[in-house]
Amino acid sequence: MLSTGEKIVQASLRLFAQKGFEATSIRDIALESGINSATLYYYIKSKDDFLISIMNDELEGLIKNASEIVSTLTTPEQQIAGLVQMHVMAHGVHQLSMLVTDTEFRALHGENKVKIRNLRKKYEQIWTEVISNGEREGRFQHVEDPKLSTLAVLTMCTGVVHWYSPKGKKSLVTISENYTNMVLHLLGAKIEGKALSIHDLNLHASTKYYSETDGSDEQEMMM
Amino acid sequence: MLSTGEKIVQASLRLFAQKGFEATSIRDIALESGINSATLYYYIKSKDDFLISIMNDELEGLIKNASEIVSTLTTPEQQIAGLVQMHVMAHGVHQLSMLVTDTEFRALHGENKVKIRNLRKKYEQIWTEVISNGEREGRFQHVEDPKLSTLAVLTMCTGVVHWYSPKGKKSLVTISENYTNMVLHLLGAKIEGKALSIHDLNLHASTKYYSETDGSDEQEMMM
DNA sequence: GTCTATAGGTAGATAGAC
DNA sequence: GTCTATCTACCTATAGAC
Repeated sequence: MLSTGEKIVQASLRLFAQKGFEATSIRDIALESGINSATLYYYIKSKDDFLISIMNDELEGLIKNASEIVSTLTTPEQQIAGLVQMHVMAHGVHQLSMLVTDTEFRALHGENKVKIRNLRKKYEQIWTEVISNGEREGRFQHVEDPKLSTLAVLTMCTGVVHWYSPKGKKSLVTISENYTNMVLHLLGAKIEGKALSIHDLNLHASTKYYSETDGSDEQEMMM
Repeated sequence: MLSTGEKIVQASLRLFAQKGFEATSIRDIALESGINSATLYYYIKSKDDFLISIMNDELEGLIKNASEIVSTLTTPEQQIAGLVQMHVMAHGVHQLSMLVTDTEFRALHGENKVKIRNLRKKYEQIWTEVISNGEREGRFQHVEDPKLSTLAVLTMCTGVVHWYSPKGKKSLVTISENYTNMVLHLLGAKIEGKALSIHDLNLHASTKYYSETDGSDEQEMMM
């Protein structure tokens, strides 16, 4: 049995992801949570504040995990593979909150917008450093511009959030491995002159950061 | 000097792209266009209808150009390179309307949502066929699943719309060529066993479909 | 904690004068 | 073509009873 607070969070994520933040009213959330709209304000400070806390939590989680991956693994190949797997897992397991985080930046204003933008930049920076290192060491042979490669790779991996379904034929782990290979090939990671794939790396636990059962009642997709 | 109709279109695109469709009011558009909000309804049928026409026009343009590319060029390598260049150019030159087209799907309802979804599917299908052909003929050696590769590649190229600036250091043509190379590497296009790049293909006129001066007064970005 | 009632503002859209 | 005025509905948020 869910508490009122949990019901509100889940109803909000469902609605924000489906209709968008601006199109979702306080009354929509209350109706979907089975409470009165006035009761909402016992749990949240304001509609805006609620959105910010969702985005802030997810971005801090990504940054924390990415930092750990980069400090734990040693080669740029392993690091980028770890980042891709973690990122894709996050977007499948926390699908609704990641979708909101990725698509509602425009709904922010003032200092909150600045704060969230800085978190996004910080996360992106971690990826750029890994790609830059790989390029500088000659291990990523197809990188023309680390900044551009970062944007391409990150956007590509984020896209999973728009179509992934836990009911689909492919498991999230399978998808994350496929994406890891695509990224390694895009960057031009090589092993003895030949294209390197995920199974050439000694990686374990792609599910370490986001387990597939973790947020399973958060879900249900649209489109 | 712009006509009232043109002023409305440009003001709307600017606002929809910056604040989002739902957050933009009829009065916002009127103010930005320098007219009264009632006057707007002499030009548009409804706010919803206006959004649909924007999305419809851009998607039909993409489909038309993609079809021409596929029927004009012969190898899967040339075809995918042509598609990537055209797609990236479109997202840079028609930046505001493409951004709206890419991000406001959730604002649609009923039969309009179905219609736009079908156009998106049709466009995606063209890409999938090219990638499937390349995979089947053994020319794209890293494709594990054509559907997944399509989504990855398409999402990646679309992402340019979020950060491209005509004032940036890299020209749109340069960016589109860099993206073309990344896609060729991601898919595993080869020439005599070695990774194939755009300059190995005999392509001309990446600017054929969207010229860089074309929509230059449409622009000015945010974020 | 949860409700009723409502304040105060803005939304999309239309009627009808000029 | 463009305006003023206005309708009806909805918005976020709060006051205050229970």
